[in-house]
Amino acid sequence: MKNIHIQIEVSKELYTKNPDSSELGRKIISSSIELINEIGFESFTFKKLGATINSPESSIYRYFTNKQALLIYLTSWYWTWTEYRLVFAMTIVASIDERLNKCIEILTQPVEVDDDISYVNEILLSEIIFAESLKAYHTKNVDEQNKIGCFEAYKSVVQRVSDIVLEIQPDFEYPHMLISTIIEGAHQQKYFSEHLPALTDKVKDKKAINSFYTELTWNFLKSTTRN
Amino acid sequence: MKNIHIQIEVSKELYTKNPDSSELGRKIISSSIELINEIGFESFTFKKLGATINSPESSIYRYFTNKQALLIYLTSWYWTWTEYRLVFAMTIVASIDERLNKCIEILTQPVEVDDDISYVNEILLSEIIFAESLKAYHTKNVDEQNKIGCFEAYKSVVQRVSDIVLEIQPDFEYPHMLISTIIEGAHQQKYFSEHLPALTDKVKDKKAINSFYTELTWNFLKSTTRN
DNA sequence: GCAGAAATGATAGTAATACTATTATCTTTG
DNA sequence: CAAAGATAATAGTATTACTATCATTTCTGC
Repeated sequence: MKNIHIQIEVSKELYTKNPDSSELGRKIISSSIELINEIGFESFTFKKLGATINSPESSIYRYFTNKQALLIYLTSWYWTWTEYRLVFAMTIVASIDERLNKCIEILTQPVEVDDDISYVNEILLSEIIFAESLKAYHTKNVDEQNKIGCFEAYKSVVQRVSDIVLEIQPDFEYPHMLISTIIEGAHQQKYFSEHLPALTDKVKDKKAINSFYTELTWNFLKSTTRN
Repeated sequence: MKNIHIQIEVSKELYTKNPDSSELGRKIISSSIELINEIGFESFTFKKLGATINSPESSIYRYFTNKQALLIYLTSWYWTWTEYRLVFAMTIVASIDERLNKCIEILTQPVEVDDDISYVNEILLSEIIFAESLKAYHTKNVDEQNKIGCFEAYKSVVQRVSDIVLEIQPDFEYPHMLISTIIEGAHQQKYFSEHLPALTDKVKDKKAINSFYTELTWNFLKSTTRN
């Protein structure tokens, strides 16, 4: 995957004007990723973003109807890109068990190297996803947004990994529940370790959360196989 | 537990004036529970709440500094009350295994009967907890709020159930991770089943989420015991 | 039953947010 | 080089999230 520039296509429903189509649009994306990381999504406003990129907020509104739409765009970009990462990882891993392990690793650990040469900083973006992505769909407008396809990239990733689970164990009843529990759980455990450590456990190394969910998964799958 | 009126004491840090100490305070709590359920926490404002109880919003501000403080109060009330439920349940269940099962049941299923005669509707409150409680601690002020003890009730519940896990298996490394994964996971799976069903699995009955997390837990604990 | 205190009501006002609208200027591109 | 399209500059509105003031009601001890 190194040095290969992948063009991530984000569904047209997620923006008013495609930010990938102009200099200003790309600046909006790259600067918003930095700014959200710095001050958090709640404090983030289009006015502040405009100030950092020296453009009026009205120009930003031409790309996104509001800041939540921008967050949905970012999460969608992330999940589309993560699906590429998954697909690529599957091509170089032979055994089905190792494939699932690799998937869990990708889903539970923040990105640490920015391979891609583009205006999207994938390390910071993955931080945003871990810390704030639940704010993209925990809103009063979920149902409408879901209807127009705002969350298809995320669903697609869950489906893909669920399929691998089913390949390992075709009669498993809760593949999607398991995978979404792992993804959301890993995000939350990281948040807890940083802000509410009493809700998680002291972790020796960075891989602890990954280990936890990997073990959890295999114990679950192995046991139901035996029955 | 039937017909026993339990006085839930909420920590003084969570309010400006104790809502339990006056008629208006109790009206604020009971009406906010109904209103948040109706319109969701995001659309909920003190102005709207004032309109429904025929009091000016400034009077509500005498009890809570803002709507987020009120949500923290509600979640704290819920977890304090849930700890009573857990303690009570433990007294009538003999075996340690059955105790853990009962805990998981209490943590993963919304409340269905309102036993208590009080101004708090526990059924609606549990709906709020499942749907919105993560908004209580997923904010820019978590750290300060955590410092003054806003989340002690939740932590206490996680600790209590973690202790049961450790009683079953003293060398288990991730009891808190497991319990908070179960609690938050159950909340999210319910949300997904209502709004983003592609992220979960078709569930036959109301107990499906409970069954999933119960199985998950026992498979995890049984297997590490064997090692 | 009444003075004083405390709580509540009524009303007004402010700063920030989340937009929308308009017009001017710059920048492409045919 | 002219027309189209994009962006900048500026202004304005509605709502939210508060704070402040003062009048009125209610409570409480004597």
